[in-house]
Amino acid sequence: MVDSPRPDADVVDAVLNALAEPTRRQLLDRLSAHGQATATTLADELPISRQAVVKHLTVLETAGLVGSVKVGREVRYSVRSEALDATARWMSSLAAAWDRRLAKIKRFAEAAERDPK
Amino acid sequence: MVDSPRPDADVVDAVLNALAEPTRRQLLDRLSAHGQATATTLADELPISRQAVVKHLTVLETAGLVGSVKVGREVRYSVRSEALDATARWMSSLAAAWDRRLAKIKRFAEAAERDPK
DNA sequence: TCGCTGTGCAATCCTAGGGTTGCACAGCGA
DNA sequence: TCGCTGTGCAACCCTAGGATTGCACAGCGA
Repeated sequence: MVDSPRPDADVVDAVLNALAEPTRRQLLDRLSAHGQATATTLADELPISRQAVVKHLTVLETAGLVGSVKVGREVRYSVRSEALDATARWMSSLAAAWDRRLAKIKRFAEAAERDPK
Repeated sequence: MVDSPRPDADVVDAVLNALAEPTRRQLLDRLSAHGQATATTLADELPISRQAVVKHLTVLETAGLVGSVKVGREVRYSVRSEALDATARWMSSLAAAWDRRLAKIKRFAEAAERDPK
C-alpha cells in the first residue's frame, strides 16, 4: 500500500476535471452502454451539437477515460477504465489519510484535556 | 442521516465539481494537515484572498467535504471523509461496470467472428 | 465520377465561476 | 468603552471553456 511519489497527480487532475462536467459523464454512460460509438452517433442522443461532443470526447481522451480508433472515415470511441480506477484508488486512500490524521489529532486533544498542565 | 433512494447522484456531482478545482484540493490538503483552521489562516498560506478561500470552503462544505463550527467570532473548518469515500466507491463500481460491459461485448464479437452470418 | 455523409478546423458567442476590493458588523481584550 | 481583528455581504472584473455555426475535406457507395 505504498503510494508512489505521484506520477498520478496529472492523471487525477485530468480525470477529475473531465468528470466534473455532467455532459461528459452522460457521454461516458452512453459510450459504456454501446461499447463503441462515433461522435455523430452520440450527438444524436444528446441535445448538443456534434462539435460539442467532439470537444468533450477530446477532453475525456486526454484524461485517459476513453480511447479511439479510426475505421475508414469514422472515429470510434470506447471507454477505458484504468484512469477511472486509478482515481478511485487515489480518492479512497485520501479519505483514509484524512481519517488517520483526524484520529491522531483527536487523541492529542483528549490527552491535553486530561493533562492540562 | 438517512440517505434516501439515490441522493448519491447529487453528492457525487457536488464532490466531483468541488474536487475539480486545484485550489480547493490544496485547501483540503491544508485543512487535513491542520485538522482544523479558519478561512483567514488558510488565506495566509495561499496566494489568494480570504474571500476567495471562503467561497471555496462554501463549495466544499456544500459537497460535504468539510464541516464548520463557529467558535466565538471565528469559524473553524475541518475535513470530512464520508462524501469523499462515497464518491470513491461510486467511481470504482463504475469502473467495474465498464469492465463487465466490455467483457460481454468482447465475447459477443468473438462469437460473431467464429460464426459469421 | 458524382454525390452523400462523417470529420476536422476555426471563428464567435456567452455564461459560470474564480478572484478582488470595499465596507459594515460582531466579538474579544484592555 | 475603545480599538482590533475575523466575518459576512455585495458589486465587479475577467478568463476559461461549453456550445454553435459555417466551411473545407475525405472516404464510401452507386
